[in-house]
Amino acid sequence: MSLDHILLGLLREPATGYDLKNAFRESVGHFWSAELSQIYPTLKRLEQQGLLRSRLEPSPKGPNRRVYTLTEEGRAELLRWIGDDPVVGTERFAYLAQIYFMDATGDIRQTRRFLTSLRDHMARWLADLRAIEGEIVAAHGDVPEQYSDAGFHQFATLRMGLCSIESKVTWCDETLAAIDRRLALRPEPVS
Amino acid sequence: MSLDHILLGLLREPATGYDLKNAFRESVGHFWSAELSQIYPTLKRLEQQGLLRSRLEPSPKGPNRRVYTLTEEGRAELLRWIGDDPVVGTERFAYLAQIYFMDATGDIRQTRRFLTSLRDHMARWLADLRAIEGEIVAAHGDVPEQYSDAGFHQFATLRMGLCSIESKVTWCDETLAAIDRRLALRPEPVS
DNA sequence: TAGGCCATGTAATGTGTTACATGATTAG
DNA sequence: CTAATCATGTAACACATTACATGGCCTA
Repeated sequence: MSLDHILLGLLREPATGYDLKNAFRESVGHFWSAELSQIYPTLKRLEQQGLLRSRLEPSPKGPNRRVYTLTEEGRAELLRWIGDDPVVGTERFAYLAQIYFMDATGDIRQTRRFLTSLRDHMARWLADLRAIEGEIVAAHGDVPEQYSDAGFHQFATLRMGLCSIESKVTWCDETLAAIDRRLALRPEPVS
Repeated sequence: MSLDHILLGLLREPATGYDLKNAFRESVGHFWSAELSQIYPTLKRLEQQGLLRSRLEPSPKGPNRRVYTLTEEGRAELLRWIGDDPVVGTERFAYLAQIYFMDATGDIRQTRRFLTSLRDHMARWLADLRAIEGEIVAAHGDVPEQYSDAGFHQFATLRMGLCSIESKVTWCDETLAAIDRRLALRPEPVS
C-alpha cells in the first residue's frame, strides 16, 4: 500500500495525477516511481475511500485537469503510516542473480565486462544524485541539521541513496580488481 | 522474468519445488525470494516451454516428489540471460518514503525512534551476512580469487550485500548523529 | 498428542508495466 | 510541420503475496 501513502504525502498542495507523476522525479524518484496508468486509478480509489477530494478545472492546454486535495482523513492516514514501523520489503536485484550464476559460462571475462557495465550504470546514477545534493547544499548550506524540517528529512533520504549507490560502485571496483588478480593467477585463453 | 532464470540457475542438480524454496535461503536469499505458491506454477510453465523436464518419485515422507531437471534448452536460455546486460530494476524503499514525509509530524524524535529501529533491523541483517561470510572464509580461506568459479561468483554477490547493508547502517548512524545535533540546536519539548 | 517438517497445489487479491486510445497547445 | 508537453484514462498482462486445502511422517 506504499504508493497510496506516497501519493497522500506528495499532496501537500493540490495536484493532478499528471503533476504527481512529475513530482516523483524531483522528490522520491530515487527510491520510488510509478506510471500514470497506475496513478490515475489509485487516486480515484483514494477519493472513493474519502482520503482525497477532487474537482475539475479547465486547463489552458489539453483536457480538463482533475485536481486532488488531501482530506483530513487522508492526512490522518498518512500520519498513521509514517508512525508505523519501518516498512522493509524484500529487496530484489536481478543483476546479482546474473552474477551468481555467471560461473556457468566458464568465462570470467564475461563477468568482467558485465561488472564494467554495471559500474558504469551505478556511477552515472551516483553522479545524478551528487548533482542534486550539490544544488541543495548551494541553496541551503552544508549543515543539514539547520535545514527546515522538510529539508532535513528530504536531505536525509537523498544521503541514503548516495551512500547506498556509492557502496555499490566501490564494490564493483573491488570485484573488478579481484577478477584481475584471478586472471593473473590463472590466465584464461582470450576468446 | 527473473524468477524463471533463477530457478533454471538453481537447478544445477535435479530438485523439487520444495527443495528450490529451501535452496533460496542458502544461496540467493539475500537478494531474491519467492513463495512456493509462485514456484510451483512457474516450474510447470517452464516444463511446458521445454526448459525443464520432470518425473514423479516416491518420497519416504509425504506425497510423491516431482523432481525437475534442466534440459539443454533450459541451460541455453540460462546462458542467454546471464549474457544480457545487467537487469537493473527500479529500487523501491518504502521506509525512505516514510522518512521523507516524516516532517509532517513536526516531531523529530519520532524520526529518531524510527531510525533507531531501522538501524537495528539492518544491523541484524548485516550480522547474518557476516556470519555466512565467516563460514565461507573458514571453509575456503580469505583469498576469494583462489576460489572455484562458482565460489568466486557466490562470494562476490555476498560481498555486494555486505557493502550495501553496511552503508545503510553507517547512514543510520550518521543521520542519528545529525538529529542529535539538531535537537541540541533547537530543543523540542519532550512529548 | 501437538507441532513441525515434508510435499503438493489452487484461488483470490494486490501491485506494477506495457500497450492502446484521444486530442489540444506550444516551441523549434 | 513536427515533436514535445499537457492531460486523461482503459485493457491486458506480468509478477508477487496471502489464504486455503490436504495429508503423512517424525519428534518432543
